[in-house]
Amino acid sequence: MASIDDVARQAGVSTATVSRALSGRGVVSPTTRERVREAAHALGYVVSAHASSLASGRTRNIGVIVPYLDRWFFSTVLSGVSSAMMRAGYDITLYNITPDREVRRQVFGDFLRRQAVDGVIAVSTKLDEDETQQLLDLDLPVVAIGGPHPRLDTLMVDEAAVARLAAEHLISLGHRDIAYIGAGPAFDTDFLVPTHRRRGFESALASAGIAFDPRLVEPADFTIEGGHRAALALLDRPDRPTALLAASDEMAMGALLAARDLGIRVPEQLSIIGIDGHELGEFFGLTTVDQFPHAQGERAAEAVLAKLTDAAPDGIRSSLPVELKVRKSTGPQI
Amino acid sequence: MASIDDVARQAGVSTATVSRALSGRGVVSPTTRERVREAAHALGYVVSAHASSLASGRTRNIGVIVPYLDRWFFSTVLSGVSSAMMRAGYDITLYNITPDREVRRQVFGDFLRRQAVDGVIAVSTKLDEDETQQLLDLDLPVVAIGGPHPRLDTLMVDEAAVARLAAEHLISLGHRDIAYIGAGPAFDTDFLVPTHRRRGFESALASAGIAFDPRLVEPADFTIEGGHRAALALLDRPDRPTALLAASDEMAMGALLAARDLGIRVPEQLSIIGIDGHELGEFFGLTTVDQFPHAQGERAAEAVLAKLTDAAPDGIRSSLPVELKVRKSTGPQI
DNA sequence: CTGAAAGCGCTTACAG
DNA sequence: CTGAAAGCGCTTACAG
Repeated sequence: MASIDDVARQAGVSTATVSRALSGRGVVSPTTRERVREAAHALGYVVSAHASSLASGRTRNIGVIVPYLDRWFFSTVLSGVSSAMMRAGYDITLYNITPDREVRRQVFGDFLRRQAVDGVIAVSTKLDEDETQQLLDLDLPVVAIGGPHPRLDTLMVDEAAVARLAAEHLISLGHRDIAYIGAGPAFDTDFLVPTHRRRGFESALASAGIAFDPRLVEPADFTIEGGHRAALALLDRPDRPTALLAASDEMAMGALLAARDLGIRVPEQLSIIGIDGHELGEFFGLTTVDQFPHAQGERAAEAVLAKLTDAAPDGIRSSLPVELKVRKSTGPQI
Repeated sequence: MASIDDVARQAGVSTATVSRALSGRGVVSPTTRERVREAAHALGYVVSAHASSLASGRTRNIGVIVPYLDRWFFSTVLSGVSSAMMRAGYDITLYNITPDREVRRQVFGDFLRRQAVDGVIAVSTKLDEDETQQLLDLDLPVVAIGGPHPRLDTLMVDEAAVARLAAEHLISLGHRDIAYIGAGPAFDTDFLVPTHRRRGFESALASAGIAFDPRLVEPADFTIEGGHRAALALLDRPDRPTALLAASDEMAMGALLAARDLGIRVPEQLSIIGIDGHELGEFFGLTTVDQFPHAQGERAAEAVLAKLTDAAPDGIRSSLPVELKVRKSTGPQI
């Protein structure tokens, strides 16, 4: 493969000038720049990533830490990160961490410290003190999606507000017996998302003067299957509620299917609302509070990039936009 | 951050010895190795990826080309690639290509040529002549998942055989009026998967002496939604078929939901079988031919790694294992 | 606006 | 088994 020396020779300039002409850093006369470009093109020259990184300290590579690759929310966020990074000419290096301590030690203690990335995006990953410190010690721009994360710049949705919004929609339709499908404590590892959503639900009830009934709460595991099972438990009884809020769209879809199985008509006999903005929501006619995960990924990408170039201010703690999308799974309490 | 010089000084050896002791390449006495390890640990030394790559030509990084990040099949394969690579201490760099010519040019002409990766895995990506050539010109181990791909080592399932297996299951249950949900030509970009599956279906019919009825074929788009729509078209008529084969599990699930909507009991009045091994198949009780996408990813990872270390033989063209999983969506024709 | 040269932090023949 | 030294292919102050 052609090296910078070949290009320099061909263009009749020094390697320094080639570097400046091609990278856009530093000044080069327009005609020289053109000559270098032509030479580079003719030789099929592409800069060597390592050599450039070693000399400049920049890698054009962002590390993305994700706890799951094959779950809808995470792969959608990742897709958003990827398209934004691609546009900016950055590569993405994937770090799929697991609860396994050894894997995490490897990622935080080793992989990330190899200086292979210019910045890091951590997607809905709960980090302990050590891990946070290791991330900070990298001395690289870091942006987290999901939080709160006291020591990191964080892009997050206000989970309690989201659940409150969903609950208020049901309440505004006249519902008072509202069931809730949340999650067991095992899922609280991710920033207490379940807990916050549950709080939002309860606070909406309280504001409306509705007594909270613990028998109307059932935990699940954020899957369609889990939502189905939980919904069966909540709905298969004579005094069943008239509405149901699930802490994720996937669980809400499970609930929708459970209602069908039980012969309960939605929304006439039961209103169901989810949270997330899942791509299948449209198909199922599911009312939801969309949190735009793809856009979350794009925004996170733009945020690290901004910190990289502008030396943008730290202390991002933006609340991401959400939107109530009313479809046909919710209706007035009759 | 500590450099190799710091470690060398601390351990009282040369940088050459540090490099050898830590990398495991070359000979070092056990006691020296231990001393170096201790020094490295004490200083928190981690090798610089660029410097190491530049000097050695190895990057410990594999590029993965995927057309979609947020579709079940692809994210599942990716997850398999990732876990295998992680175990081997390799990073993954993600190249999410799109049909957009500019993006593809960028990836094949630029990103991959920056010498940032030691090998490439292309997941179910149809490549044109130019792209294939560019991949080959990289002079790196390349493994493709899905094919056929005449000029690349390929891991693939025999798509026609898979569809035949599914069709034969239905036929063995006594079905003769079998509908087929396939895909329009737009989806043939990925190695003609739809076409091959369709052929397999037809050949099974032919072997069983069943006349192929074009009115029993409906195209869709590999989504639940598309499968639902196609199934409605096929099933909402008096002379409807007694069985249905969908070219993907997601479309089969859509068909399952369509049957429910139409009040058709599965499997009593209609048998439905899919292809893929989707994680929701269990929940839906969907009979399918599993192609184990997670394992496909792992095998692809192992294959590139093998080519990297063993200088393993080229010319892999393995047929990946598949398995008929009979669940409750199929039953005898009554 | 351009070039000579140092330097980025490793790895690896080569010599001993 | 170990070290001195060249070299990997760039970038970037510095000088002109």
